[in-house]
Formats: sequence, structure tokens, C-alpha cells
Amino acid sequence: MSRNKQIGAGGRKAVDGTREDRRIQRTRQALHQALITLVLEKGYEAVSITDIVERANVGRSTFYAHYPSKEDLLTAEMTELRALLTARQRAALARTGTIAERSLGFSLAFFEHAQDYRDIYRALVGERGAAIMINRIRTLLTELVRQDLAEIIPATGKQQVPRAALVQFVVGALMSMLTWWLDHKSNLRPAEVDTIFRRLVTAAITGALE
Amino acid sequence: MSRNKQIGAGGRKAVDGTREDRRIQRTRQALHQALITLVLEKGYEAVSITDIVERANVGRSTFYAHYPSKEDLLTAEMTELRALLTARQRAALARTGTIAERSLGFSLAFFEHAQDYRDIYRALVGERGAAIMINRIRTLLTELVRQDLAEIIPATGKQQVPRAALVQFVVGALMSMLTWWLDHKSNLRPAEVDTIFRRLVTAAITGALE
Amino acid sequence: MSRNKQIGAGGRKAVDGTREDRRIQRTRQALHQALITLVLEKGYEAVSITDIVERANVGRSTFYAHYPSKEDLLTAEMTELRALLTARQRAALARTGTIAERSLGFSLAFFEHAQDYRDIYRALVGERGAAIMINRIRTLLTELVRQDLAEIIPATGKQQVPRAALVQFVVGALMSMLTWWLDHKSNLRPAEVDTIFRRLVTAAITGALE
Amino acid sequence: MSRNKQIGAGGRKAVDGTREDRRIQRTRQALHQALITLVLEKGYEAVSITDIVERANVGRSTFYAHYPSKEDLLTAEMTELRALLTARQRAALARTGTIAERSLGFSLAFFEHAQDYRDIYRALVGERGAAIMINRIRTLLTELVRQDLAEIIPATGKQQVPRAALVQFVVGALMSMLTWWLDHKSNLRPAEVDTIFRRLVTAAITGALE
DNA sequence: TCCTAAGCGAGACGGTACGTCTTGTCTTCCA
DNA sequence: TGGAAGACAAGACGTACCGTCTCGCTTAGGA
Repeated sequence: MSRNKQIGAGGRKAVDGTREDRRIQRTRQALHQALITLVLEKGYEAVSITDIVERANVGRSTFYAHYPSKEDLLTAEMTELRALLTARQRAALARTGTIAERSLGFSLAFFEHAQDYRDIYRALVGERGAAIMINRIRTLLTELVRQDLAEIIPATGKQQVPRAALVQFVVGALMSMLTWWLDHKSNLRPAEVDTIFRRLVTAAITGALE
Repeated sequence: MSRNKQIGAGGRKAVDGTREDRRIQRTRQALHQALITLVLEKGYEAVSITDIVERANVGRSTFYAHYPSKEDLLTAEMTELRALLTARQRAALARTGTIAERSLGFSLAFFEHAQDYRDIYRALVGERGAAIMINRIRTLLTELVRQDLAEIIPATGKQQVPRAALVQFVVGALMSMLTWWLDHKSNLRPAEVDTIFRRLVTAAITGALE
Repeated sequence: MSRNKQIGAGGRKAVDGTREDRRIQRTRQALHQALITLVLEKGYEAVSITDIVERANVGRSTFYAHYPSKEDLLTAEMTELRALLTARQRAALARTGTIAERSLGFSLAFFEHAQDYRDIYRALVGERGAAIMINRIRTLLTELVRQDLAEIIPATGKQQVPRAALVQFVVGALMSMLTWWLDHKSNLRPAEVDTIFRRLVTAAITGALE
Repeated sequence: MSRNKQIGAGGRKAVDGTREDRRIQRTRQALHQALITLVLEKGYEAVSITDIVERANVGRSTFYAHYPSKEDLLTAEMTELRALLTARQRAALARTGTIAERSLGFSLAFFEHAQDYRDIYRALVGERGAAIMINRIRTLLTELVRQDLAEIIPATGKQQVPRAALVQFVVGALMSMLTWWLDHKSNLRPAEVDTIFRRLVTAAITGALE
């Protein structure tokens, strides 16, 4: 009896992967645009689905035909960020050089991305951001950091600082730098924030491994 | 427009500060108890005010007579924690010894407190915790860390790492260790977690000041 | 977990049966008024609950706190009619006289009631009426007719015309006369319609019993 | 405003009568089949157009291309019944014999038709039937009865019982017998039901004309 | 000891948003 | 080019909470 059809799933010509119905893309675009505008206006939590569909000039059920919830509409955009960061990480790890040079190669790209979408980042990730978005980004970063450390630091049995703790610590540092930068220091360039981040974290990691 | 009378504010005998109406305390106690039980049962976000008043056997309006919102009921308890941590901090700063010995003297007390109320902490502060509570604790820690660093590290004009960034970094480290510990490593003792935390942070701070 | 509280059920002072909360009565009155006005404006089926609560200046959930559905709001009024007809029936049966004089003693009262609320009857019961209302009235009449025939015509084993068929026939005649009268012959007086009804039905019943 | 093109109306090749697009008939057949199956499963009111097109494996707009509404899909089938009853009526009126023998000559055919499609009749016409279908059948019967009475009973100015009232009465009797039979007495044969019907109605009509 | 006002339970209420469902229209593809 | 497929705007549904409110009961001080 499950009437939960997801639009476009078995779509016209979806076979070859290209040429999704033009209308579908237009509707999704309108929804994303509406969400972002509204988030900037009144903050993520305060935006209701009713708000979104009214702003996007879209029927209520159309929203649910495309996304199961407000969260999914939002995080659908994160795929792009994930791909970007993963690529940077791979490139850095493939390089030759010191550990510091090869590790956490995605951090600069991360701060640059935040710079490019500064307003929306501030609304979603900053001090008073959307919990769901912060968690999503945290999860993404956690994966990246875990892989990175696994490559860089060979597992040597018992460690002073457990691997998982170190991962959390680095992720926390990334998020801390981000929110600090978004909330207070808009004039710093991404590269400068990244430098600060790396200085703090490199020292900590080195210290942890002694 | 201000019809919002807060019970007990101009209460009977409130003059001398003692002897607040016994009933008032009983009602508040019932509300707190209900909230905590419910949070443990289904998580903070899922608990509605309707739930709370039903569980506490209290009239709906009685709730609003005491607290303006669910958040306020919750954070009312944080006063105790704040006092505890501040005291520890003061004691540590008053000591003689190395910087590492004197600084962040409240961190162990913080982890111990989390240990004592482990279940409720996990529900409110852990990976899937209540955003509002995490922010409240963050704010409290931020104050403490800021004071600490101001005492320990004399302001020397331009720094490699801005003071505010360092504060955020340390707070982030505290929270990261906490959620990591709550979510994964229940068997570690508070002192052990604290040791890890200090090892990581001390190295970073030292590195930042070079 | 059933949160389906029906307002007024355990109401204040409801113990003694009187003195139901004044507000409750006002709200219900507003809902009834709104429903009737709207039915006259656009027909029963076309009236949505949204329409009703907007017209009545009442919150949506308030509606559901009082009535489970549009149907129940409507048929709540039928209690009055039922009482009226039952009383008339009893009085007629208690009389002495011919079978024709004693039987179906409620029919005139039924047509008079329709006269008194002619507009709403036409909207609900006439040719294009509300199926639910027609069924409700049918059910009420069926009960009355069944009792009547049981009193008047003693059960004598096998009949030419089964008792139940006769009941349905009489009820059908009542409804037919009603809709015919409502839709076409507004100028006839209730007593005249009743005379026609009785002439037709008495002959049929007598014929059926030979 | 009239963009509502009705498929097949000015159909391809309709000129020569043959080679009507085969698909159209197949589509309509599928829709009818789906409707009937669904009505038997969950009752007429509960069947949505969405249900029908899904069951018929047909696009939504295809439905509207063929029928303007659920009602029209349903009543399209009634043409057959109308023709049948009209033929019977004509045959009976053409006979010689008593009034009772010549009048209402379609009634037996009506009950027989109900017998042949008992399940679908019960679902559509019985106690809890589809209001629209009951009305459609009522209308059909009203026409037939009106013509019949006009033939049988010559207009003699003022009558005790108005002609129109008598028509409604007879139609009501037919429907009452039908629903009674469908809902309770499945074992009676059509001829027996017809006998009961005629016994009741003949007596009434005779009585009305005295 | 009575009186009085605060605390309180109970819960009715107007609102708002939810996620689901159905309708009739409109656009697009394909044979 | 006609017929089918299905995306869409519109809006009602019944439910869940919210924060405000009114109503009497109770209860413990001060008169």
C-alpha cells in the first residue's frame, strides 16, 4: 500500500542517467532557492515547510514528492562539498613531502567553501546554526579525518591517545575554527584561518604521538 | 501587555530570601524530575511540554507560571555546575606550579560531573544531544577558558594565533573529548579522559605561542 | 497512548448533569450555526471543516475536540427530533380508536418539523441532499415504524408480505413524500401531505394483510 | 475555456464505422474493470481516481481524457439497463388485460437485473450504497413510472393524490424493496420480490384513486 | 477563628504546522 | 498528431503542540 513514490526515480529517459525531466529540475531549484532565502531571513529552525512551498510557489505535496523532509532538502546540497573535499584529500595524500604537508589536505578547501557561501554558512553552521547541518558536516569531516589519520599515522598497538579520540579532537578543531571565523573574524582570508588551524592541530598531534 | 506573572517572584516572605513557599519547590521539583525522566526515555527534542505536565501531574498553566519554556526548565539546573567549575578554576589558579598545572583547573571536575550524571549527559550532550544544551555548556566553558587564558598567557600584542581562536579551540577540544567519551568509551575514568585532553591541548597551546 | 479527549466528558460540575461549562456551549453553538449557514450556501458535501472553523471563528483542533467529524456535528441535532417523534408515537398508540388512528402517530409531527426547518431540510434531505443525513433519518424512521407495526399488527407466523419488507416500504413512502414535498410542493400544509401519505400507506398495509 | 477534449468523440476512422482505434476500447474496458473491482473491495465512496488509474495501469490524464469524473465512468454502464427496462415497459403496455397486468411492466426485469449483478448492486445501491448511483437509478425509474401512470391512469383534473406524489411513492416503493432485498433477503427469487412489490403498490394506487 | 489571596489542577481555546491524500490541469514524450 | 504518462498547484484532511485564558478548589498566612 506504499504510495511513497519519489518523483523522477523511474523518470522519463532516466535510463541513460541524463535528460531528467526539465520541470523536475526547475521545481527542485525553486525549493532550494526558497529554503536558502528563508534561512537567511529568519534562521533554519524558524523556517516551516509551509513557508518554503509558499515562497517557491509550489504545491505542498510537490515538496514531499521530492524530499521527505526539510533536512533532506538542505543536505541534498552537501554531495557537492563531499566530492570536493574528498578529491583534495586524495591529491594531498598522493603528494610527497612531510607528514604536515600531506595530511588533512582538504582543510583549506573546506574553509574556502565556507568563504564562498559565507552567508548561508553563518546561518547554518555558526554559533546559532542548525543542529542537523552541524551534525551532517561533522559526520563528513569525521570520515575524512579518520581516513587521513589512518594513512598518516600507522597503527602501533596501544597509543597514548586513542585514535578515535584524536579524530574527534581534529574534527572539533575544524568546527571550532569555522564557527569562530564565521562569527567574529570575517576579514581573515581562508588561507590564514587554515594556517592557524594547522599550527594548533599539528602541534597537538605531534605531542600525542611522542 | 505584561500579564505574565512569574510565580514566587514577589512571593510571600521572599524578602528574607529564605522560606519560599514549600508548594512552589515541590512543583518545580516535579517538573524537573519529569523532564529528566522523559529525556532519558525519548530524547530531548521529542519531549513536549504536554508530556512534561502530564508526567508531573501538573496543570498546563502551572508550567508556564514557573518557566517560560522547555529550555528554561532545563538550563535552570546549570547554575550548580557553573558554581562548581568556577570554584575549581579559582583554586587551581591560586596554586603555584607550572603553567600546565595551574591552567584549566576545572577540566577534571567537568569530566567528573559528566561521569556522575552520565545518562542525562549522554542524552543531552552526546552526539545526538539537545542543541540548546550543548550551546549552553559551550557558553559556560567559553567564559571559563577565556578567563583562564587571560590569567595564564599575558597579552603580548600581535599573536600568531588570536586569543579568541585559541579559546574556541580549547572549548572545542573539551566538547570533543566529552562527546567522544560519552558515545564510545564509557569505561575510561574521568582522570584518564582529562589526561588525554590536557596532553592534546597543552601541546597545541605551547605550539601556538612559539 | 490514546490522546483522544472529548471535551466536556469529564467536565466541571458535569457530575450533576447540569451546569456544563458555558464556554463549551458557546463554541458548539457557533459550530452549528456555521455549519447550517454554510450548508444553505453551498450544499452539505461542498462544506469543508476548514470552512466551518473559519466561519465559526474557532480553532481547527477545537472542532475535533468537540466532534469527531462533520457528520457528528450535523447529526448531534437529531436527538431533539428523535425525542419529539417518539413522544408523539407513544401518545398515539395509547389512544383508543381504529388501527389507522393509532398507527404511525408521529408522521404529522415529522412533516411539521420539516416545515419548521424547511430550508435546512431541503438542503440536507431533498433530491440532492446529504447522503449521510438521509441515512440517519431513514434509520430513525425505521426504528419508529418497526415498533409501530409490531404494536399494531400482531405477528401471525408466515405473512404474505414479510414484516421487514413492510417496514422498509413504509419508511420509503415517508421519505418519498418528504422529498416530493420539499422539492416541488412547498405550498401544501404539513397536514395535507400527511393525509396523502396515510391514504397511500393505509391502503397498502390493509392490502398486504388480507 | 473549453480545452477538455473528449477522446473518441470525433474519432479516427469513425466515418466507416470499422477500425475505431482499438486502444480506446481497451483503455475504457480497463477503467471499468478497475472501478468495479475496487468498488467491491472497498465501497464506492472510498475509491479514488488515483486508485482506479493505478489499478487499470493507465496514466492519470488518460482517465480524464475519457470521462469527466468517477460518476460518469460509473453511469456510463446504465444505458444498457435503461434500454432493457424501456423495452419491457413498452411490451407490457401493448398487451391487453387488466390495469395491474399492463402497468409497471418493467419491475420484474428490474429485480432480475439486480439479481444478475447482485454483488455490484449491493455495493452501489444497498443500504450503504453510492448516493450518486441511487439517484441515477431513481431518476431512471421516475421517468418510467411517470410514463406508465400517464398511460394507465387518465388525467381527471383534481385528484386526491397528486400525480407527481404518486410517482414518487411508487419509485420509493421500488427502491425500498430493492434495498430491503439486497440487504436482507438474498434467498428470495426476483419474481417473489416483484409479487410483494406489486401487492403493496397496487393496493395503494387503487386506494388513492377512489 | 475566620478571611483572603496565592498556588494550583484542570482543561477549553485560537493558532499553526505537520505529513498525507485527492483532484483536475498541463506539459512532455512517443508511436 | 493523437493518446498516454505523470509532474504539478491547490487545498482539505486529522493530529500534535503551542502559549493564553478562565475557572473553582485548597491552603496557609495575617487580621
